[in-house]
Amino acid sequence: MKIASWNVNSLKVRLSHVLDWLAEAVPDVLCLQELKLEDAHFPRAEIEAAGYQVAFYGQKTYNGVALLAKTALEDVVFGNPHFPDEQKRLISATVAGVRVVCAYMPNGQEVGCDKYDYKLRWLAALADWLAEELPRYPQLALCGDYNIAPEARDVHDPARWQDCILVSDLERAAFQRFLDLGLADSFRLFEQPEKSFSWWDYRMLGFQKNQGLRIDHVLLSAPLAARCTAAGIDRAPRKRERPSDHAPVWAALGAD
DNA sequence: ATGGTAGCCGCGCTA
Repeated sequence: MKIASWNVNSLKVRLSHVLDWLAEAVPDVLCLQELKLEDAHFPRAEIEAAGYQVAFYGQKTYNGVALLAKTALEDVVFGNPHFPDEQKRLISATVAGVRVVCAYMPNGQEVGCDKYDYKLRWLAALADWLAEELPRYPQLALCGDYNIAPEARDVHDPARWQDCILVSDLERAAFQRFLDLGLADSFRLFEQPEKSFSWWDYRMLGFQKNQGLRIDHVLLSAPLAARCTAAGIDRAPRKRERPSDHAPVWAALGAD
């Protein structure tokens, strides 16, 4: 079973990239973030024609998340029951016995501002909820755009990013809370190339210079981590014309 | 200290 996650930065603009990637990479589950469209405009027919079932939670202009799966999406939950939120950032479902949580975690904009405070509250509420969900769903994957680079090696230039948004101590402490719940960063279960990133700023030729951050993650509960056979980041879609600023990240699971 | 780009919508906001 292959579980993937991709911030597409507008599903309307990136639909052809998504359909092409589904055909090439053939994930069993794909978590999408930043759809930037209302549910009425979700391209359901096109995705179903590609052989995927869908569950989505969209809004106009900002945010929006979706789950695509080759088999049934069961027990779909929209948002975090413990955190009322107008911003559509979270959708969960069970696929082939795996609880998949797809998250578009807040960016935070700038350390110390109101959006940063919202980010920290949002992350804490998700961890609180997952603490309750994990006993119910021992096989759980938390996938998405975390907007957090967990370690210095996940940042192209740690000195330049010191104390900035996406790497600040409080954000990394929030990430650590997910690990403390027993989740493992699938990417780091395996040897990986140095300077592996999942997001590059559109500006200043960020991708061409590999000035990126690894902020998209597939975290796995212990029973799933034990099944994980490989994990990676697929940079190919980022090289295309009019790409998302994020690359898809993925983890492969063997049988129980 | 600022700007650079992209998507959306509407000429600013968010990332």
